[in-house]
Amino acid sequence: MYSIGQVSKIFQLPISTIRYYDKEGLLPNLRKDNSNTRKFDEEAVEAIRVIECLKKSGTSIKGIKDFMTWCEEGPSTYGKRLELFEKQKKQVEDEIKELENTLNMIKFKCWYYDKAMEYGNEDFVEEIPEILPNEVRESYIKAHS
Amino acid sequence: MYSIGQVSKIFQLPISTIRYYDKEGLLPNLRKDNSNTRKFDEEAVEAIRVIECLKKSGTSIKGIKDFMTWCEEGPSTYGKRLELFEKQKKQVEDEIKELENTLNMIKFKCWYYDKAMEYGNEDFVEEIPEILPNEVRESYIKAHS
DNA sequence: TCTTGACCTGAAGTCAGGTTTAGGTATTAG
DNA sequence: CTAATACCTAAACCTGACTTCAGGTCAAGA
Repeated sequence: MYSIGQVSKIFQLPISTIRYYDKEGLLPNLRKDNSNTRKFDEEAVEAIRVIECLKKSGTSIKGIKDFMTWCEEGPSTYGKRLELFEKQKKQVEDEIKELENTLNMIKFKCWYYDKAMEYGNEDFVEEIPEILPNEVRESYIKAHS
Repeated sequence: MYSIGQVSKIFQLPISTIRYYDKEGLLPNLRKDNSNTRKFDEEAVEAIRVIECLKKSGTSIKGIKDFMTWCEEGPSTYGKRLELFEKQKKQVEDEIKELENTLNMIKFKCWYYDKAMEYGNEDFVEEIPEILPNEVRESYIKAHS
Protein backbone atom coordinates (compact mmCIF):
# COMPACT_ATOMS: atom_id res chain seq x y z
CA MET A 1 0.00 0.00 0.00
CA TYR A 2 1.31 3.42 -0.98
CA SER A 3 0.51 6.89 0.32
CA ILE A 4 -0.20 9.76 -2.06
CA GLY A 5 3.28 11.11 -1.33
CA GLN A 6 4.91 7.85 -2.39
CA VAL A 7 2.85 7.66 -5.56
CA SER A 8 3.79 11.26 -6.24
CA LYS A 9 7.47 10.30 -6.08
CA ILE A 10 7.09 7.13 -8.13
CA PHE A 11 5.41 8.94 -11.03
CA GLN A 12 7.01 12.35 -10.53
CA LEU A 13 3.56 13.88 -10.38
CA PRO A 14 2.62 16.68 -7.94
CA ILE A 15 0.37 15.52 -5.11
CA SER A 16 -2.15 18.17 -6.15
CA THR A 17 -2.37 16.55 -9.59
CA ILE A 18 -3.12 13.12 -8.15
CA ARG A 19 -5.84 14.61 -5.95
CA TYR A 20 -7.20 16.42 -8.97
CA TYR A 21 -7.37 13.12 -10.90
CA ASP A 22 -9.22 11.55 -8.01
CA LYS A 23 -11.65 14.45 -7.89
CA GLU A 24 -12.29 14.11 -11.62
CA GLY A 25 -13.20 10.45 -11.20
CA LEU A 26 -10.04 8.96 -12.73
CA LEU A 27 -9.44 6.69 -9.74
CA PRO A 28 -12.82 5.11 -8.99
CA ASN A 29 -11.32 2.21 -7.04
CA LEU A 30 -9.24 4.29 -4.69
CA ARG A 31 -9.82 3.53 -0.99
CA LYS A 32 -9.38 5.74 2.02
CA ASP A 33 -8.42 4.54 5.48
CA ASN A 34 -10.26 5.39 8.70
CA SER A 35 -8.53 8.76 8.96
CA ASN A 36 -9.60 9.74 5.44
CA THR A 37 -6.17 9.19 3.89
CA ARG A 38 -5.88 7.78 0.38
CA LYS A 39 -4.37 4.30 0.17
CA PHE A 40 -3.02 3.13 -3.19
CA ASP A 41 -2.88 -0.62 -3.77
CA GLU A 42 -1.24 -2.19 -6.83
CA GLU A 43 -4.42 -1.75 -8.82
CA ALA A 44 -4.61 1.96 -8.04
CA VAL A 45 -0.95 2.36 -8.99
CA GLU A 46 -1.68 0.56 -12.27
CA ALA A 47 -4.54 2.99 -12.82
CA ILE A 48 -2.12 5.91 -12.53
CA ARG A 49 0.13 4.21 -15.07
CA VAL A 50 -2.78 3.92 -17.48
CA ILE A 51 -3.74 7.55 -16.87
CA GLU A 52 -0.19 8.61 -17.73
CA CYS A 53 -0.19 6.46 -20.83
CA LEU A 54 -3.49 7.84 -22.09
CA LYS A 55 -2.46 11.38 -21.20
CA LYS A 56 0.77 11.11 -23.17
CA SER A 57 -1.16 9.75 -26.09
CA GLY A 58 -3.32 12.87 -26.12
CA THR A 59 -6.49 11.69 -24.35
CA SER A 60 -8.39 14.37 -22.42
CA ILE A 61 -9.22 14.03 -18.73
CA LYS A 62 -12.84 13.42 -19.71
CA GLY A 63 -11.77 10.69 -22.12
CA ILE A 64 -9.74 8.98 -19.42
CA LYS A 65 -12.64 9.24 -17.01
CA ASP A 66 -14.91 7.57 -19.55
CA PHE A 67 -12.38 4.75 -19.90
CA MET A 68 -12.25 4.28 -16.13
CA THR A 69 -16.04 4.17 -16.04
CA TRP A 70 -16.04 1.46 -18.72
CA CYS A 71 -13.56 -0.52 -16.64
CA GLU A 72 -16.08 -0.42 -13.79
CA GLU A 73 -18.83 -1.66 -16.06
CA GLY A 74 -17.20 -5.01 -16.80
CA PRO A 75 -16.85 -7.21 -19.91
CA SER A 76 -19.64 -5.52 -21.86
CA THR A 77 -17.31 -2.56 -22.51
CA TYR A 78 -14.26 -4.45 -23.84
CA GLY A 79 -15.18 -3.27 -27.32
CA LYS A 80 -15.23 0.40 -26.35
CA ARG A 81 -11.96 0.09 -24.49
CA LEU A 82 -10.26 -1.61 -27.43
CA GLU A 83 -11.63 1.06 -29.73
CA LEU A 84 -10.18 3.80 -27.53
CA PHE A 85 -6.72 2.25 -27.49
CA GLU A 86 -6.84 1.71 -31.23
CA LYS A 87 -7.75 5.33 -31.75
CA GLN A 88 -4.89 6.42 -29.48
CA LYS A 89 -2.51 4.05 -31.25
CA LYS A 90 -3.22 5.74 -34.55
CA GLN A 91 -2.97 9.17 -32.96
CA VAL A 92 0.44 8.43 -31.43
CA GLU A 93 1.72 6.96 -34.69
CA ASP A 94 0.63 10.08 -36.54
CA GLU A 95 2.16 12.30 -33.90
CA ILE A 96 5.49 10.46 -34.18
CA LYS A 97 5.44 10.93 -37.95
CA GLU A 98 4.74 14.63 -37.56
CA LEU A 99 7.51 14.99 -34.99
CA GLU A 100 9.90 13.27 -37.37
CA ASN A 101 9.11 15.86 -40.02
CA THR A 102 9.53 18.61 -37.48
CA LEU A 103 12.84 17.09 -36.46
CA ASN A 104 14.06 17.19 -40.06
CA MET A 105 13.26 20.87 -40.33
CA ILE A 106 14.97 21.57 -37.03
CA LYS A 107 18.06 19.64 -38.11
CA PHE A 108 18.16 21.75 -41.23
CA LYS A 109 17.89 24.91 -39.14
CA CYS A 110 20.75 23.71 -36.94
CA TRP A 111 22.88 23.11 -39.99
CA TYR A 112 21.83 26.49 -41.38
CA TYR A 113 22.80 28.52 -38.31
CA ASP A 114 25.96 26.52 -37.97
CA LYS A 115 26.92 27.64 -41.48
CA ALA A 116 25.76 31.18 -40.75
CA MET A 117 28.09 31.32 -37.76
CA GLU A 118 30.95 29.90 -39.80
CA TYR A 119 30.53 32.51 -42.58
CA GLY A 120 29.25 35.36 -40.46
CA ASN A 121 26.36 35.90 -42.85
CA GLU A 122 23.50 34.13 -44.61
CA ASP A 123 24.65 34.73 -48.17
CA PHE A 124 25.18 31.01 -48.73
CA VAL A 125 21.36 30.68 -48.88
CA GLU A 126 21.60 31.15 -52.65
CA GLU A 127 23.69 28.01 -52.97
CA ILE A 128 21.97 25.82 -50.41
CA PRO A 129 21.14 22.89 -52.72
CA GLU A 130 24.83 22.71 -53.77
CA ILE A 131 26.26 23.09 -50.27
CA LEU A 132 23.88 20.66 -48.57
CA PRO A 133 25.17 17.11 -47.99
CA ASN A 134 23.18 14.48 -49.90
CA GLU A 135 21.42 13.01 -46.92
CA VAL A 136 20.14 16.43 -45.83
CA ARG A 137 19.26 17.87 -49.22
CA GLU A 138 16.22 15.68 -49.60
CA SER A 139 14.62 16.81 -46.37
CA TYR A 140 15.54 20.39 -47.19
CA ILE A 141 13.65 20.17 -50.45
CA LYS A 142 10.74 18.47 -48.70
CA ALA A 143 10.65 21.08 -45.96
CA HIS A 144 10.73 23.95 -48.45
CA SER A 145 8.29 22.69 -51.05
CA MET B 1 1.62 38.24 -52.30
CA TYR B 2 -0.97 36.40 -50.22
CA SER B 3 -3.94 37.64 -48.20
CA ILE B 4 -4.53 36.42 -44.66
CA GLY B 5 -7.35 34.22 -45.99
CA GLN B 6 -5.00 32.52 -48.44
CA VAL B 7 -2.34 31.95 -45.79
CA SER B 8 -5.05 30.57 -43.54
CA LYS B 9 -5.90 27.99 -46.21
CA ILE B 10 -2.28 27.11 -46.99
CA PHE B 11 -1.42 26.32 -43.37
CA GLN B 12 -4.88 25.24 -42.24
CA LEU B 13 -4.74 27.84 -39.49
CA PRO B 14 -7.73 29.97 -38.46
CA ILE B 15 -7.46 33.61 -39.54
CA SER B 16 -7.87 34.62 -35.91
CA THR B 17 -4.77 32.64 -35.02
CA ILE B 18 -2.65 34.36 -37.65
CA ARG B 19 -3.81 37.76 -36.43
CA TYR B 20 -3.03 36.67 -32.90
CA TYR B 21 0.51 35.71 -33.95
CA ASP B 22 0.91 39.11 -35.55
CA LYS B 23 -0.36 40.84 -32.43
CA GLU B 24 2.12 38.87 -30.32
CA GLY B 25 5.02 40.04 -32.47
CA LEU B 26 5.66 36.76 -34.30
CA LEU B 27 5.54 38.41 -37.71
CA PRO B 28 7.71 41.53 -37.37
CA ASN B 29 8.23 41.90 -41.11
CA LEU B 30 4.60 41.76 -42.08
CA ARG B 31 3.44 44.69 -44.24
CA LYS B 32 0.03 46.22 -44.62
CA ASP B 33 -1.31 47.88 -47.77
CA ASN B 34 -2.90 51.31 -47.94
CA SER B 35 -6.25 50.00 -46.73
CA ASN B 36 -4.67 48.39 -43.64
CA THR B 37 -4.84 44.86 -45.04
CA ARG B 38 -2.03 42.39 -44.23
CA LYS B 39 0.05 41.34 -47.24
CA PHE B 40 2.17 38.19 -46.94
CA ASP B 41 5.23 37.92 -49.18
CA GLU B 42 7.36 34.76 -49.44
CA GLU B 43 9.36 35.79 -46.39
CA ALA B 44 6.24 36.24 -44.26
CA VAL B 45 4.99 32.85 -45.42
CA GLU B 46 8.35 31.32 -44.47
CA ALA B 47 7.97 32.95 -41.05
CA ILE B 48 4.66 31.15 -40.56
CA ARG B 49 6.36 27.89 -41.52
CA VAL B 50 9.03 28.49 -38.86
CA ILE B 51 6.36 29.39 -36.30
CA GLU B 52 4.61 26.08 -37.00
CA CYS B 53 7.87 24.19 -36.75
CA LEU B 54 8.81 25.74 -33.43
CA LYS B 55 5.27 25.35 -32.13
CA LYS B 56 5.21 21.62 -32.95
CA SER B 57 8.57 21.24 -31.24
CA GLY B 58 7.08 22.65 -28.06
CA THR B 59 8.27 26.27 -28.12
CA SER B 60 5.99 28.79 -26.42
CA ILE B 61 4.65 31.87 -28.18
CA LYS B 62 7.06 33.97 -26.13
CA GLY B 63 9.98 31.75 -27.18
CA ILE B 64 9.02 32.11 -30.83
CA LYS B 65 8.71 35.86 -30.43
CA ASP B 66 12.22 36.00 -28.96
CA PHE B 67 13.51 34.04 -31.95
CA MET B 68 11.83 36.46 -34.36
CA THR B 69 13.37 39.38 -32.49
CA TRP B 70 16.81 37.78 -32.81
CA CYS B 71 16.24 37.40 -36.54
CA GLU B 72 15.66 41.17 -36.70
CA GLU B 73 18.89 41.83 -34.82
CA GLY B 74 21.15 40.32 -37.48
CA PRO B 75 24.30 38.15 -37.43
CA SER B 76 25.15 38.85 -33.78
CA THR B 77 22.35 36.49 -32.73
CA TYR B 78 23.25 33.45 -34.86
CA GLY B 79 24.56 31.77 -31.71
CA LYS B 80 21.31 32.22 -29.81
CA ARG B 81 19.28 31.01 -32.73
CA LEU B 82 21.43 27.92 -33.16
CA GLU B 83 21.16 27.25 -29.44
CA LEU B 84 17.37 27.45 -29.60
CA PHE B 85 17.15 24.97 -32.47
CA GLU B 86 19.59 22.63 -30.73
CA LYS B 87 17.48 22.74 -27.59
CA GLN B 88 14.35 22.02 -29.62
CA LYS B 89 16.12 19.22 -31.47
CA LYS B 90 16.87 17.47 -28.21
CA GLN B 91 13.36 18.10 -26.96
CA VAL B 92 11.75 16.59 -30.06
CA GLU B 93 14.09 13.60 -29.95
CA ASP B 94 13.14 12.98 -26.32
CA GLU B 95 9.47 13.41 -27.11
CA ILE B 96 9.71 10.86 -29.92
CA LYS B 97 11.37 8.38 -27.56
CA GLU B 98 8.66 8.91 -24.99
CA LEU B 99 5.94 8.49 -27.59
CA GLU B 100 7.55 5.26 -28.70
CA ASN B 101 7.31 3.91 -25.15
CA THR B 102 3.73 5.10 -24.95
CA LEU B 103 3.03 3.38 -28.25
CA ASN B 104 4.37 0.09 -26.87
CA MET B 105 2.07 0.28 -23.89
CA ILE B 106 -0.87 1.11 -26.11
CA LYS B 107 -0.09 -1.79 -28.41
CA PHE B 108 -0.06 -4.04 -25.39
CA LYS B 109 -3.44 -2.68 -24.31
CA CYS B 110 -4.83 -3.30 -27.80
CA TRP B 111 -3.60 -6.87 -27.65
CA TYR B 112 -5.00 -7.21 -24.14
CA TYR B 113 -8.52 -6.05 -24.97
CA ASP B 114 -8.46 -8.08 -28.14
CA LYS B 115 -7.83 -11.17 -26.01
CA ALA B 116 -10.42 -10.04 -23.47
CA MET B 117 -13.01 -9.85 -26.23
CA GLU B 118 -12.01 -13.24 -27.54
CA TYR B 119 -12.33 -14.92 -24.13
CA GLY B 120 -15.10 -12.75 -22.73
CA ASN B 121 -13.11 -12.17 -19.56
CA GLU B 122 -9.72 -11.07 -18.26
CA ASP B 123 -8.74 -14.33 -16.55
CA PHE B 124 -5.84 -14.83 -18.96
CA VAL B 125 -4.03 -12.03 -17.09
CA GLU B 126 -2.51 -14.73 -14.86
CA GLU B 127 -0.77 -16.29 -17.84
CA ILE B 128 0.22 -13.15 -19.72
CA PRO B 129 3.97 -13.85 -19.87
CA GLU B 130 3.25 -17.29 -21.39
CA ILE B 131 0.62 -16.07 -23.82
CA LEU B 132 2.48 -12.99 -25.01
CA PRO B 133 4.43 -13.30 -28.27
CA ASN B 134 8.19 -12.88 -27.79
CA GLU B 135 8.44 -9.47 -29.40
CA VAL B 136 5.75 -8.06 -27.11
CA ARG B 137 6.75 -9.75 -23.87
CA GLU B 138 9.77 -7.56 -23.37
CA SER B 139 7.82 -4.30 -23.54
CA TYR B 140 5.14 -5.83 -21.34
CA ILE B 141 7.71 -6.55 -18.67
CA LYS B 142 9.20 -3.09 -19.09
CA ALA B 143 5.79 -1.43 -18.88
CA HIS B 144 4.88 -3.38 -15.75
CA SER B 145 8.10 -3.13 -13.82
C1' DT C 1 -27.32 52.09 -54.65
C1' DC C 2 -27.00 48.47 -51.95
C1' DT C 3 -25.35 44.41 -50.23
C1' DT C 4 -22.00 40.80 -50.02
C1' DG C 5 -17.54 39.24 -48.78
C1' DA C 6 -13.03 39.86 -47.11
C1' DC C 7 -10.60 42.38 -44.33
C1' DC C 8 -9.64 45.39 -39.80
C1' DT C 9 -9.36 46.59 -34.30
C1' DG C 10 -9.51 46.25 -29.20
C1' DA C 11 -11.42 44.00 -25.61
C1' DA C 12 -13.59 40.38 -23.46
C1' DG C 13 -14.42 35.46 -23.18
C1' DT C 14 -13.17 30.51 -23.21
C1' DC C 15 -11.07 26.16 -22.07
C1' DA C 16 -8.11 22.50 -20.29
C1' DG C 17 -5.46 21.19 -16.92
C1' DG C 18 -3.89 21.97 -13.27
C1' DT C 19 -2.13 24.93 -8.73
C1' DT C 20 -2.73 27.61 -4.71
C1' DT C 21 -4.92 29.02 -0.62
C1' DA C 22 -7.07 28.69 3.75
C1' DG C 23 -8.18 26.14 7.24
C1' DG C 24 -8.33 21.60 9.45
C1' DT C 25 -6.93 16.50 11.23
C1' DA C 26 -3.80 12.73 12.57
C1' DT C 27 0.70 10.69 13.68
C1' DT C 28 5.18 10.76 15.20
C1' DA C 29 9.84 12.66 17.06
C1' DG C 30 12.04 15.26 20.66
C1' DC D 1 3.53 18.81 25.63
C1' DT D 2 4.59 20.55 21.37
C1' DA D 3 6.16 20.97 16.95
C1' DA D 4 7.04 19.09 12.60
C1' DT D 5 5.22 16.24 8.93
C1' DA D 6 1.94 14.21 6.02
C1' DC D 7 -2.33 14.10 4.96
C1' DC D 8 -7.38 16.18 4.01
C1' DT D 9 -11.28 19.50 1.60
C1' DA D 10 -13.56 23.18 -0.96
C1' DA D 11 -13.04 26.88 -3.55
C1' DA D 12 -10.56 30.35 -5.78
C1' DC D 13 -7.02 31.26 -8.84
C1' DC D 14 -3.77 30.84 -12.82
C1' DT D 15 -1.71 30.19 -17.56
C1' DG D 16 -1.21 29.68 -22.38
C1' DA D 17 -3.13 29.87 -26.54
C1' DC D 18 -6.53 31.01 -28.72
C1' DT D 19 -11.56 32.57 -30.08
C1' DT D 20 -15.44 35.45 -30.11
C1' DC D 21 -17.68 39.76 -30.13
C1' DA D 22 -19.03 44.36 -31.39
C1' DG D 23 -18.48 47.58 -34.42
C1' DG D 24 -16.16 49.44 -38.55
C1' DT D 25 -13.67 49.98 -43.52
C1' DC D 26 -13.36 48.95 -48.30
C1' DA D 27 -14.02 47.07 -53.17
C1' DA D 28 -16.73 44.62 -56.43
C1' DG D 29 -20.90 42.89 -58.54
C1' DA D 30 -26.33 43.02 -59.52
